[in-house]
Amino acid sequence: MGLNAEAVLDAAELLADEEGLDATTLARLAARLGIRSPSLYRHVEGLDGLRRGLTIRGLDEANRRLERVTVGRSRDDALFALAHAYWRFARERPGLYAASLRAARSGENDVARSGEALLSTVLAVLAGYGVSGNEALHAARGLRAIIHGFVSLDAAGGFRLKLDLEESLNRLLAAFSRDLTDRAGIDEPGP
Amino acid sequence: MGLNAEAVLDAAELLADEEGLDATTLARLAARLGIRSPSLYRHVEGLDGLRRGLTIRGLDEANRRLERVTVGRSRDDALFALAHAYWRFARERPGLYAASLRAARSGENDVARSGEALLSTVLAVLAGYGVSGNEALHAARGLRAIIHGFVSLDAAGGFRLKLDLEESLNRLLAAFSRDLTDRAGIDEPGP
DNA sequence: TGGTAAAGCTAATAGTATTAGCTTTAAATC
DNA sequence: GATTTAAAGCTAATACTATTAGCTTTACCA
Repeated sequence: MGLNAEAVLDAAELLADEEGLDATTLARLAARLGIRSPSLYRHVEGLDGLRRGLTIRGLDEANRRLERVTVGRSRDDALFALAHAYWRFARERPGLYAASLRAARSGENDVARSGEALLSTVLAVLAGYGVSGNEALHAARGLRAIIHGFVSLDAAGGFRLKLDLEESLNRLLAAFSRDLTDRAGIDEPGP
Repeated sequence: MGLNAEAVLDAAELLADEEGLDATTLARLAARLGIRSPSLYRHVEGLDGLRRGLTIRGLDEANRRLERVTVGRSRDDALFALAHAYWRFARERPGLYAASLRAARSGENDVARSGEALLSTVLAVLAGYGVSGNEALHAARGLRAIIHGFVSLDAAGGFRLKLDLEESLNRLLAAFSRDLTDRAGIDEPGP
């Protein structure tokens, strides 16, 4: 007795980080909690419900970290801090990170809401560069692609050379930032 | 009778594209081929072997497409063609594309070899910009992150706004190209 | 103290991969 | 043409997985 949805998801986060998201099955989770797997259905809507819960928790944890490191910073300070915080999230919480990548299926409004919160944090950083409107939306897509691409390739073991990874990311961010700065300058010519 | 590994993988490619990589199970594949699932073990080393085969085929198909569109082009012509060809690959062959993303586990030398072939195609395009050495390796990581990030976010349904997707990608590539051009100019000052 | 609802349980069904070992098929050799 | 042999299929069995139905226990509240 004494288990609830929160505790089940807490255990699932741990299991995913320790043994991988694929190994996070209802059977293993139940065994770890000391109950039989059908009992999990009292707390969670089956395997799909468990995954949905982990996705939301992953998105929220990412957003929490990004907000924490960007508050009080702007422009490149905020941009670099945001990218590195996201990278750290993926490395420190591999299972939860993997869960956050699962695409929301139509009808999962709670997942979509957490995703939108994350986007708004990115947009807040970009606003500091003075881009707005469609300009800002294209930039948000670009920044998401850069960060997600770099971090997910790293998480998948895609970077095999010994070459300094941090420098690779910083160069990419610098190129993005420079483009953004130039673009803002063109859009709003000085007085 | 009359089945072999090639035909099994051909059918698996189709199944993955049509019903998704997750739905590509030995049981469903066998049913589609008109045999019982244990018989598949005569042609393929279980589910892991099937997945390994699909990963290699995905990487090779991607590389074939990238080589085809970049031959005879250089710099931005080659860069944009490469990125868009990869994007097209992901959209036209979603299952095979998803299979190509599976990370090679240590000991899978054939998978690693196909991955390296793909990298060398990217490096060939970057060579046209006049970058070399570590500079080129950082750039290759950046370009991979950009393209993989953009395409995989698109494949996962990550871009929900109506804003023109092609323009988002082109802007990102232009920023990358501009940085690369500037960088080459700094490294090798003119006569 | 008794009722009630939550939280657990067992049993059963259905789907998955995998192994062992048998049978058939087809081709090659005598 | 008959016989041997290897490949390619099969069935049966085991061990996972999720899921549902329905029963039992537990804990709390009136």
